[in-house]
Amino acid sequence: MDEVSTASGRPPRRRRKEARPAELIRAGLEEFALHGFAGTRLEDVARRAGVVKGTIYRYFTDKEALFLAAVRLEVAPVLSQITGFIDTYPGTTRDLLKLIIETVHRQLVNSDLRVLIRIIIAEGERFPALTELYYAETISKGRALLERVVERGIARGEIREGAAARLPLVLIAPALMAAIWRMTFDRHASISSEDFLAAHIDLVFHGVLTGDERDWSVTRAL
Amino acid sequence: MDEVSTASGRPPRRRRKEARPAELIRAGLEEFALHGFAGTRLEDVARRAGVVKGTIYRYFTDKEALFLAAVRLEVAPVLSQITGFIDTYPGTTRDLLKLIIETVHRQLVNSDLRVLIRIIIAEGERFPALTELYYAETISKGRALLERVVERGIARGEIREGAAARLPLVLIAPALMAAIWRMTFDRHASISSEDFLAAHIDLVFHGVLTGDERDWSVTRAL
Amino acid sequence: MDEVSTASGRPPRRRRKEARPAELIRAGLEEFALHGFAGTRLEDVARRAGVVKGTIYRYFTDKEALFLAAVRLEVAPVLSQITGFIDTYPGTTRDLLKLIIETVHRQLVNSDLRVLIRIIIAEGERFPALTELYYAETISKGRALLERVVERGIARGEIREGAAARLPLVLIAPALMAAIWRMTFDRHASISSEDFLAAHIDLVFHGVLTGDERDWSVTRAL
Amino acid sequence: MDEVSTASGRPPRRRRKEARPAELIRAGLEEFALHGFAGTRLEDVARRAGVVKGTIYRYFTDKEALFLAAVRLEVAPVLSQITGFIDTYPGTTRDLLKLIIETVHRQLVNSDLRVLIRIIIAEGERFPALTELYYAETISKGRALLERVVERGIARGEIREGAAARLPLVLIAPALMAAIWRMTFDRHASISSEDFLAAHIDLVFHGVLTGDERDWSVTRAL
DNA sequence: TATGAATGAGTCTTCATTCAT
DNA sequence: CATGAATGAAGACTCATTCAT
Repeated sequence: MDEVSTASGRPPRRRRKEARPAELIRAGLEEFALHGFAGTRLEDVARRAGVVKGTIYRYFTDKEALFLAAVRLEVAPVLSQITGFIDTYPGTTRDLLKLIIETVHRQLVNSDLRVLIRIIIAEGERFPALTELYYAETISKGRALLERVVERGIARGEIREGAAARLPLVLIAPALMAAIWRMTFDRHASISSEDFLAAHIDLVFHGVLTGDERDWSVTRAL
Repeated sequence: MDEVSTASGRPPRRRRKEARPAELIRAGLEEFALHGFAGTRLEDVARRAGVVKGTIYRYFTDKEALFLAAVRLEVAPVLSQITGFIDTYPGTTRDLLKLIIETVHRQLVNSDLRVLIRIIIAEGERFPALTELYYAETISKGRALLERVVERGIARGEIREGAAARLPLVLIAPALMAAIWRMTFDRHASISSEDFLAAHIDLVFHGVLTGDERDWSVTRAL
Repeated sequence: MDEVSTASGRPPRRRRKEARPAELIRAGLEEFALHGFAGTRLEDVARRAGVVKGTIYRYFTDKEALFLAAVRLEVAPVLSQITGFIDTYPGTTRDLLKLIIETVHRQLVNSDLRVLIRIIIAEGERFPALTELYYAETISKGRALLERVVERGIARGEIREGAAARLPLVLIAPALMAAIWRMTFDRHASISSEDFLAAHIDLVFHGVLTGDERDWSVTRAL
Repeated sequence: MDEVSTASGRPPRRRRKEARPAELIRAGLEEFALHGFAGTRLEDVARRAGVVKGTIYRYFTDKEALFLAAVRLEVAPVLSQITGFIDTYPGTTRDLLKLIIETVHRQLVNSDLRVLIRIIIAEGERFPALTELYYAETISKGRALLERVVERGIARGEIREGAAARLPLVLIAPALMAAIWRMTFDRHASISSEDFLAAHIDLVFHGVLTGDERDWSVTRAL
């Protein structure tokens, strides 16, 4: 289990003041995502981090403190990437949108961050402060970002005004579905990341109706 | 809280033995949705059902049995409605799709069933049998249903072939987002059901690009 | 251990809603007196009361609640006795004083109440509310009572004015000493209750000086 | 807090190795007196002494060793003073007694030693060796000392024979009461040291009865 | 020698489950 | 059948003690 071990068979104590909290947080995040707050045993978190239960209490006052620290740490890495190229993007809004959607799939859906979604959904009721934090730090910024993209698209005549444009959030709904699918039904019916991404982009770009079926007058009224 | 009450203020010992399990199941579903499996106390479930903790064990062997019973009971009412009109629908696929989306919003997003989604997401890892059950009973049928609609639309020239059509699941992704939003961020930033529904339909019908920006050759390659 | 037992060797569960709290309180008082608040294990309290640890929590929210309940229960039985005959006592103040001292020795020093003294002394710092309660309920009343006796004695010319009469508390100091001695050094150097009582009365009545040595002028100045 | 301090705000690593154990002992005594043996945290003792928890183990094998060392250290300074003048005292036994009582109040009741009393009372049951030590080192010597004084008084016709003279311990009972009062009820009802001392001396010298009420025949029979 | 991170045994507390009434 | 007191197995948390630095 350890690369270093003593003759007594028990791994030697390690002193890693700086590294510990981060290791514990990561271990905690994984356990919390798997079992929820109430269902997670600190013993398991400790084992996963390679320490003993009591050690956790050197760094966190209690289970909740660890939980909050874990969830908070993972805030906003996705957004920071996207925010970077949003304003200076030289190409079409179409391409920008595609880039954003791809980034979201790569950074959120297909990464460990996915578990954050589960935690927020599962524990939001018990930790309102958590959802608030998340809304303020991540979601609201993400919404603003999407709104800027849509505005830009409309201004440039690349994006159509309408109900969807008025709630740009829905533009990433398929990514949310992909993340959830991966955590739930994927083992029973696997869907590849590529298929999800392609369907996502296709839907967002064109919808599914053929040109003939489009009834703009009705739709616009929605 | 009860339609019947005595002068003593305490509800009378109820004699509707048949109703008991259903009451417990409903109470259980609500608590499980709120606090998750591990976080739910049977004491609370019992109180919510107006009985005493021990009574639960008359009807369910243990906590897990209640949990599974609760989750199972709520399966598939949405689908049964939809399945009804799917094959005989006389109108356009466009209108059928609209009808389906509206039904999903009404029956799933804006009803108590929404909590099921939370349970599946939160507890899926711990109860693989649950997700399996759900996949078999509901999701796979829903997928099949959507596929039939899409096939019909393609056959009638009303739905465009493409990546989205190949993964019809994404057509209801905005509804999933709406349900989750309602359970998490709605208290911080409320979004009306109507807006979500309108954006959903709009997106699914047309996507957000203007006609000029559509580059079919590229999209089709996805 | 139990007069009733099952074939399985484990004592049957007993349902004693009314008796339980009192049994737990008594058991708690004994353990707390022996080991202090921090040093007492609820496991031991439970065993002493013939139940299991968890049962305590049906009646008390936590260890502290049990502790406070235990200490509070034992308030003031001594005083109620004494207060009874104080005002109507027909004899001399000398005899009344003797009666009071004897009662205190019998009811406080030579009874289980002695342990209360230990608890108050040992835990007073940690539970200021406790000493306050005790002062209000018992000590202040005891002081008032002694003061009334002394006043009566002075009025009747039976008790001498002076520093001791101005602080009647000291009249029972030897009883306090006896109680403490019993709990500490008695095992190393036993002193009989009778000897303590006799010395107490003798001291309070006459002091130890002979008539010749009394220097009233000096003493009165104190 | 420290007479020496550095610019960094943290006290300099002290080099007075000899003083360390004494500082720890004093810190320990204070904490033990406040919270009892079980209730005392070595962390607090260490902080009070300005060191770190682990440092304690350089000087004491474990918590109990520190406790015993702390309690032992404070033994007998009172007695040594008194023993000094006891045999050579030139004045009356009355004055000698007064001197002794005043010394006890000054050295025991009104000094830090008072806390020792609390420790003995609180922890005596758990540390029989402690009470034994105390009895042997202090109490028995104190008793012997008081007995010598009384004998001297009787021999010189200054002290009256009787029950109190046969248990000279009671002559300092009021001092014990004063010490305990200071630690418990003083915050609720303060009594000055002077009042306690005066009442003590007055009681020991004369008792509280007037000459008329003295019934020597009865008292002597006690 | 002093530090303070890490350990692990011990205790409080919770709660699913059982069972006498 | 229903009740709710009692049980006992966890699990959170504390803290005396150890040990690498």
